[in-house]
Formats: sequence, structure tokens, C-alpha cells
Amino acid sequence: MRVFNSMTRQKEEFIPLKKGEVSIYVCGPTVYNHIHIGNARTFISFDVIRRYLIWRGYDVRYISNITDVDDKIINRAHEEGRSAEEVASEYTAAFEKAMLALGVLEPTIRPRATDEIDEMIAVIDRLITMDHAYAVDGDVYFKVRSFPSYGSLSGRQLDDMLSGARVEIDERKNDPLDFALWKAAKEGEPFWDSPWGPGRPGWHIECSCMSKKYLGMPFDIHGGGADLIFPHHENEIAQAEACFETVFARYWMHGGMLLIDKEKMSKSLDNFLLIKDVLEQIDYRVIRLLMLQTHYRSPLDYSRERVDEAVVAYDRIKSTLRNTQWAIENADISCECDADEFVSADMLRSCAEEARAQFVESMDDDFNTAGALGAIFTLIGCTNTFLVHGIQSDEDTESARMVVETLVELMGILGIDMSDGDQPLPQELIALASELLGVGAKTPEAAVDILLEGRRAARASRNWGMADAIRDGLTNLGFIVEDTAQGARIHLERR
RNA sequence: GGCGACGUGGCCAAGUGGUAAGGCAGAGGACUGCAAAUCCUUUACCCCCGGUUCGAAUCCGGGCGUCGCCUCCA
Repeated sequence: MRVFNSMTRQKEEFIPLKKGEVSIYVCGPTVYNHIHIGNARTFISFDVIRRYLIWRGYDVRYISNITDVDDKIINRAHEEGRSAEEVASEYTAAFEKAMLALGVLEPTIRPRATDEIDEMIAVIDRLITMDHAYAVDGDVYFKVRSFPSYGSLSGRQLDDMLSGARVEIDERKNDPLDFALWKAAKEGEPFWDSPWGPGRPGWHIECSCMSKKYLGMPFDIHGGGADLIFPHHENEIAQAEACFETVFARYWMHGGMLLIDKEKMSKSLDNFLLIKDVLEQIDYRVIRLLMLQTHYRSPLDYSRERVDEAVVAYDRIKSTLRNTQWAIENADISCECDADEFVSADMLRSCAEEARAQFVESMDDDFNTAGALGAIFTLIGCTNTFLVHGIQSDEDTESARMVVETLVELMGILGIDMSDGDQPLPQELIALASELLGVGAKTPEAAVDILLEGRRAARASRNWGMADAIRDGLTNLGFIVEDTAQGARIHLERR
């Protein structure tokens, strides 16, 4: 497997520290609001990476935190006249709910910053002892110039940063580049006692401490959005490596930004799209499919058009799966149709094997989900052609089953669950059968059979009025009826 | 100004040395009572100009363009 390492800016062979085990830390959200769709993209990207590593047989230890103490949370709390704890706990719950709805696996451990304050104080204290940090008026700052390799991840020189002139000037800092490890509490702010007085940890130290505590150092993969490279990840490295004098993370992986109308989401542009609102309208599978059609490191421009396209693409997979299943259930072994010009059972089987191999090859190459999906769609096309002649033999059945298994398994690696069971049929079907055909059915299932048989008979006698009445009746109940050479099949329309 | 990334068909997007996956949209055809679904066929001067090479979308140099980071940010 090859992985693009932001630190070296190239793809590298992925070799975990411990054979068969992978340790990952992904920066979680600051819980001051509902997460937006850009946040969601990052968490979905790393969820897929994790799922693939698991599928590849690795024992994956996946840590993702909650930053539940931060200036933004405090600001929000002030605005709304409630406590920072209330704000944090509301949006922590909302975040967990969103992750569940998006099909993101729960981390092995989801540490909260506020539960880890003691460790942070210990690390800060040690950094001061080692002369990598200093306290001023209850604040503690990290001495950037005491860490020679500072800037290596983001690829910038200390002097270049200064010339940017956007660095905040703070008289109390020894150097304008120094950043806060500990912030003294102001009136009305949450605080913890420390050797430097009451205060709270800085954002960067939180992630350094939590990753070190739960994964040790060095650990394998550190992930997050590309916008965290500087200063967040740069600072994490400086703190952790200065304190523990060993490598922090071995591979740095960064997800590309999600843009809306070609611009990054921002408050000033007021183009935030909250994932909870998106999920009200769009199936999470469609969202995942849409995102995974682009490589995780590339920028992704989100738009209504892209969603519409993804809906169609998703339906293509869904209907192939459904149609294959239907063909298996409605096999006509006795049929002697000539299948030579179509895809044979053997061809379908090798098509599925090829798709699987291409899927793996793509995913092994820095988690190329777009390529992996290409392999899946190639199998979809192959399967559809195969289905033109229906299932005519046991070999056909076997190959068709294999396709279903392959598709469900591979999509599952992408976190897209295609195996959802049949929804219960509505009772109204019984009334419909009775109304149109005068036949009483005991169950909706029986009613469907009666209706389809009634329609078949009507069509056979060229009674189009009756045939269409039955179809219209089913359509009104949300069903789509499709006539194939092997008979009529029926399914519930997507909502 | 500094750092970095990207520029592939109408739209989106894989592909990093051997003449271009896939999705969406379009056109033509097949099937069909109609519809739906599906199948078949079809659409690429790989931003421009130089260079390296037997051979480049792919490597190197230059240009143009887009975007991100440099301040909180997934």
C-alpha cells in the first residue's frame, strides 16, 4: 500500500510501526456549532481509510477527539447567555448523531479535551522545565525558536512567516511566532487550576496530549483537513516532539477542502451548509458516493447539480443490485434463449473478479476511491448486460449471487450499506387488489402477486386500460413497475 | 509578498513514461402497447510554448489561468 505523506509531500510505501496494527489520530471537531458538510467530508474520508485498513486485515486503533473547550465555544456561550459546558455538550451530542447518520464508525476512543486537562498541564510543565516554553501573567507560550525543525510540515521558514505581517503582535510574547499552550481565564470563562493560575489549555496542546496518551509516540497516521496543516499540526509536532524527544506521527494525511460554488465555506460569505440540513434531504449514501467520486486530497466543489448526478449514479448501483436479486428469485432454468451474444456466467464471474482486483489496486494506491468506484461501475455495466437474458442456469445463479456479494462487500468498504432489507409493504395494496380485481388478499405480499398476475393477464388479452389502471394504482402507492422479458418486477420508488 | 496545489471530452473525475477508467448530460439505434428499466453504437488537439526520450497527459524549464494556506477553520 502506498500513502501520500504530507510531511514528505510524496507517496510512500505504508509500513505500520507494529506489524498488522495501525494507529490513527484524526482531529475532531470543536463543538461550538453543528458541523458543516466540509467537516463531514474529512470524517468520511478518514472513515473510508479506516474501513479499508480493517478490510485489509489490520487491527486499527482509531482515536478522534472532541475539542470541548475553546474560545469559539466560550464566545458562543456568551452570545447565547448560557454556559460553555452547555454549548459544548449540545454540539457534542449533535456531532455524534451526525456521525452515526453518515455511517461513520465510532472511534476506538473519543477523548474529550476537558477530561484530559491533567495530562496537558503535565506536558506544559515539562516544556517549561525543558526551556521550550515560558509563563507570562498566567499564560504559557511555546518558544517556537527552541524547536529547530518548526515549519517542516507546512514547508515554511520562520522569517517568511514574520514577513507575512499578519502575525498578531503581543507585547508579552518573547517572539511574535510563539503560540499559547495555556490561556489565563478571564472573568466568566471556564477554568482549571494550574501552576500558572486558573485557565484553560490552548487548542494545539489538546491534540498533542490526547494522541500521545492513547496511541503513544510515534504513532502511524495523523489526519485532518488540509487547513489544519498550519498552524495546528505544525504546533502539535513542535509540542510533542520537543517534550518527548521522539517522532510524533509517521504519516501525515490531509483531506482536501470542500468548496461551495468554488469557494471555501466561511462565515463572511455566509455559505455554510450544515450536514444535518443536508441529511434531511439526501440519503447519506448519496453524500458518500458524491464525495468519494473525488480523491480525498483534491478540492471538491459541492453543488446541487453534483448531488443530482450522484443520486442518479447511486440509483444505478441500487437498481442493478435489485434487478440482479429479482433475476435470481425469478430464474427460468428451462428457458432456452440464446445467451451467446450477451455476457455469460463465466464472463460475469471474471468481470467480478477483475472489478475486485481493480478496486483493491486503486485503494492500495493512496486510497483512490474514485478509481475504486470506477471498478464498481464497470462491474455494474457488465452485470446489466448479463441480466438482459435473465437467469437461465445454475451457473447464472451462482455468478449473479457472486456479483451481489461483491457489490455489497466493496460498497461496504466505502461505508455505503447496500444491504438494507426490504421495507414492509403497505396495507393499501390489499384494498387496491380488491378494488381493481375484486380479489381479497390476506397480506400485502399476496396482493402484489394478485395485482401483477392481473396485469399480466390484462396485457395478454391486450386490455391496456386494465393493465394501466393496475400500474397507476401501484404508482400511487409509491411503486415502480418495470416490464422485462422475464416478466414484470416491482419496487418501491426512492423517496 | 512567502509557501503549496491544481489545470484531462458539454459538466464532474481517475490515470504520473508506451497513444486516455468511470459517473452525469447529449446523439443515434434496439427492446416496449405505452411507460420505466436496460442494452448497443457514438463524442478528447489531456491549458500554451520549449526541452529530455525510440516514445509524455504523465519527467524538466518557461508562460497563462484557477484555488488553498500564511488569522479561527475539517
